[in-house]
Amino acid sequence: MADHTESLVMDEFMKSCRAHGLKVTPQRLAIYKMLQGSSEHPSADAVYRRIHEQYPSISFDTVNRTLLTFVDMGVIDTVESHQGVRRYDTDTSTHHHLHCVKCGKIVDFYDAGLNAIEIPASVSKGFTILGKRVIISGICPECTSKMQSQEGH
Amino acid sequence: MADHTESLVMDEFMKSCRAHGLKVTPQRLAIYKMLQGSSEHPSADAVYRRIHEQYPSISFDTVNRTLLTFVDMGVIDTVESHQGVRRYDTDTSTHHHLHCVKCGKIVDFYDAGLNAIEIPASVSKGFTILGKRVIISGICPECTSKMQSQEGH
DNA sequence: GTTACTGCAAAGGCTTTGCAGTCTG
DNA sequence: CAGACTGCAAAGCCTTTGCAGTAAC
Repeated sequence: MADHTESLVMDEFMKSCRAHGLKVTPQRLAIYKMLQGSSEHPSADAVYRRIHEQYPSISFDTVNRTLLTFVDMGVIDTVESHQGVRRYDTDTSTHHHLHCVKCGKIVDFYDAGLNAIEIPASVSKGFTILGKRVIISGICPECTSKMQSQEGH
Repeated sequence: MADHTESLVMDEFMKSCRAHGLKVTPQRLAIYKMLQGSSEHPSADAVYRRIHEQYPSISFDTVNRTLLTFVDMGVIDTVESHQGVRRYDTDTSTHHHLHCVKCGKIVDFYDAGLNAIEIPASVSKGFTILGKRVIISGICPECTSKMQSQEGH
């Protein structure tokens, strides 16, 4: 059944490519497949390194350009951040982020209440809203405990 | 009175420098003063170009490093974005952002209700929360009307 | 057979690092 | 005066662009 579900997902992806006038290539299939189920928010380089293990002939450029293409297609998003390399979000549904200011880790979280946030009409006037997200910045548990263990400075 | 208020602000800034063990230099004063009242979210280059007009001997590097120093001091923040050059936010109080995905413009907005957002304890567990922000992405009025005027494609 | 995609290479843009001279406290 | 800051230059990353060969349709 896992295989069945997986092939359905890939079928959908191939349809989406054709709908956008894009060709279905082995590289695109491999990258898309790899992104399924990756919940960390990888950079182009991270995707490249992982996919390169099982597909050594693929180039970084193809991975990089494919990710940008996927963003255009709407199958992934770019993550907002306080700078650094571009990172991608494989979950295009509405959700929220915790940003660790120490290690840069980004954790997804889901909350129906936050999804329902209302923007005051006065601020959204004339602005076409496409998405809403709550960003919590702070220090993740790992970094917090690291800091406590070096507390005496 | 404007002068009085202004010098108070500068006094506070100089105190803050000393509190952080930093020296008060003409460059830092000039940059800080320029940032007061700039509500667009400028890049290092934008700050440099503006300040260079009235302070031609200042270098880009100094501006760039000073802005990073100010972030460490906590007098400004970096803006979260979906890539591009680093931009700064001169307002360190809690507020929210509208991001135009077309032109990259970022508009501040204030809403007490949104400031009071509650994060589910299950997600914030172990995470030290430093700040919360709602990011609305969409298309600003200017870009919306541009798109409508070229509607016929 | 066309048209688009891949891989390689180079260029570009922003940020970071190193250092000598200069200035603040 | 000592330590820090500035300005200049170079190095580093990541991202973008250009092109010839190759693959999808």
